[in-house]
Amino acid sequence: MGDIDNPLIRKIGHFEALSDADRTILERVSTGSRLIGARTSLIREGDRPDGVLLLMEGMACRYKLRSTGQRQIIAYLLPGDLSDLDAALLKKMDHTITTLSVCRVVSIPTDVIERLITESPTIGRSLRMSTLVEEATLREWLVNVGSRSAMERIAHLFCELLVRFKAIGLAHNNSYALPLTQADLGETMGLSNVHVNRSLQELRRDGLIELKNRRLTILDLPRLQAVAEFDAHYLRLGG
Amino acid sequence: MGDIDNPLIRKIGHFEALSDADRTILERVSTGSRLIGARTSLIREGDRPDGVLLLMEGMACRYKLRSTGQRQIIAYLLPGDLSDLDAALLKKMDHTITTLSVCRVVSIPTDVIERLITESPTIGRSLRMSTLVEEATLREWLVNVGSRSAMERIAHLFCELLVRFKAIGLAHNNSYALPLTQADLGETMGLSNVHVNRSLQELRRDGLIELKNRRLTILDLPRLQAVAEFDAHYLRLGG
DNA sequence: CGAACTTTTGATATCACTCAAGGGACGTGG
DNA sequence: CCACGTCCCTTGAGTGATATCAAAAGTTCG
Repeated sequence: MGDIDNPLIRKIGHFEALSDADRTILERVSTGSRLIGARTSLIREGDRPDGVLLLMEGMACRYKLRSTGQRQIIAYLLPGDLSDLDAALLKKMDHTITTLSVCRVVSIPTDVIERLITESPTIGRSLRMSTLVEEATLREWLVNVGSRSAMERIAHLFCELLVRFKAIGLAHNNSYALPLTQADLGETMGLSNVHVNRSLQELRRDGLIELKNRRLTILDLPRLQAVAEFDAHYLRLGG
Repeated sequence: MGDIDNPLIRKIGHFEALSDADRTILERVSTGSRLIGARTSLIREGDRPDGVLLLMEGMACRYKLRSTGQRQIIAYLLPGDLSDLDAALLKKMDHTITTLSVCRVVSIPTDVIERLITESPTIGRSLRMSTLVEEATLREWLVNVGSRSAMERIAHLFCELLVRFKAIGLAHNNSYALPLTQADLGETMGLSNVHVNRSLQELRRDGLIELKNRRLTILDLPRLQAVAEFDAHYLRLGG
C-alpha cells in the first residue's frame, strides 16, 4: 500500500483517523507529481495562486525578500505539506515559495480541493488542522527569533524538524536529511552565517548534534530539547 | 446607526461589501459586552477555549511565556478582532490573551459563530479573510524581528497599528491611543526596555513621531514608512 | 501625599555582525 | 584524471548593536 510512502496520508493521519475511503481519495489526489530542481521558485510573491501545491518529496521554504536584498525564511515545507489552502481568497501571494533540494510536487486545482473537503469532512477537518499547526509554528518561530539566543534558536529548529520528519517517516535514530546551508539557517533565525557556524560548532562540541553531508543527527535529544526549551505540543503530531 | 462605532462591521467591511442584513446580524452578535480591567487575562495557555471572544473596545495582546519568565508578545488585538475562530478544533490554547488597557469584550459561543457563517457566506468569507490577515501579519512580524534593526522594528509596528486603527476609525491625523509601556514594546520586538527607550528617542529626535500620555502621533508618515520599509498590503485594509 | 510604576540616563558587558581570507568539497570540462 | 571554478564551511580580527545593571527622575493613582 502507498500509505507508508504517502507523506500527506501519514501527516494528516496524525490529526484524524482516516477511513480507507479517505486514504483512497488522498492517494488519488497526490498522483501526477513532477520533479523540480533545487533552488527553484514554485510560487512567487505577487503571483495570483491558482490552486495548491502539495510537496511529496524534498524540502522547500517560504521567504520574504526585503528591499535591502535580505531574505527572511518564514517556514519550511516538508513532504506532505501544502502551499496555502485558502490561497483562493487572497489575490496575491505576499511571499515566495522555493525549493531547497530537488522536490517532487503535485499541483492540485482549487476545485479538487473543494470537492475533497465536501466529500470527506474528516479530510476537511484535518486540512484545517494543518493550517492551524502552521500558524502555531509561526508563533513558535516568532518566540524563537524574538527571545532566544543563537544556540537555543538552532536547537529549537532542529527539534522541530525532527518531530516533523519523524511524523512522515523520514527520520530514523534521531537523524534526518537536511539540505540547508548555514546561510539558509541564518536567514531562518535572523543570524549571520558566520554566527550560525560558530553556534553549530558549540552544539557539536557539547555532544548534542552531528551535522555533515547534509545530514543532521541528534546525539542527545533530551539535552538538545532542554537547551531549546522545546515542547512539541504545538505541532500536534504526538512528537 | 451603530455601524460607525461597531468595529467588527468597520473592519470586516474592508474585506467584503456587507448587506444591510449582514450588518444587522453582526450588530446582534456584538451586543452583550462586558468591561474588563487592564492587564487581565482573557484566555490562558492550556485553556480549552469555549467559543470566541470579540474585542469591542480597548487593546489586548497574545503572548507566550518562556520558562525563564521572559514574555514574547505575538499579536495585538484591536477593536473588531476575534480570538481564534477555529479554536474549537484545538483542544488547548498554546498562548495567553491578556488585556492591555480596559477592554469591552463579547463572548460568542461556537454555535453562534457557526450559524453566522452558514447564514451569510459573505460574513463567512470575511471572517476567514480576517484569519488570513492575522497569519500574514505574523509573517510580517517574523521578518520584523528576524531582520530589522531596533528603530526599523518600532517604526514598522507603529505604521501597522496606524493602518489598523484607521480602519476602525480610531486614528485621526496620524495619531492614536497606544496603551503600551516601553517594556511591552520590548517584549513585542525582542528588545530590552532600555533599548526601546533609546530607539524611541531617536525616532523623536528625527521628527518622525511624538509619543506621550499613551498617545502616539506620527509626524512624518512617509519618512516613518520609509524607515520601516512598510507596505500595508498585507493588512488588506486599503491602508 | 506616598507607593508603585514607568521612563530616562550612565556605565559597562556581551552577543552577534562585518570584513577578509583560507581551506575543503564537489562538479565540470579539458 | 587532473585542473579549475564555484560554493560552502571555517577562522581570525575588529566593530557595532543591543543587553544588563543600577539609580535617578517623572508619572499615575489610590
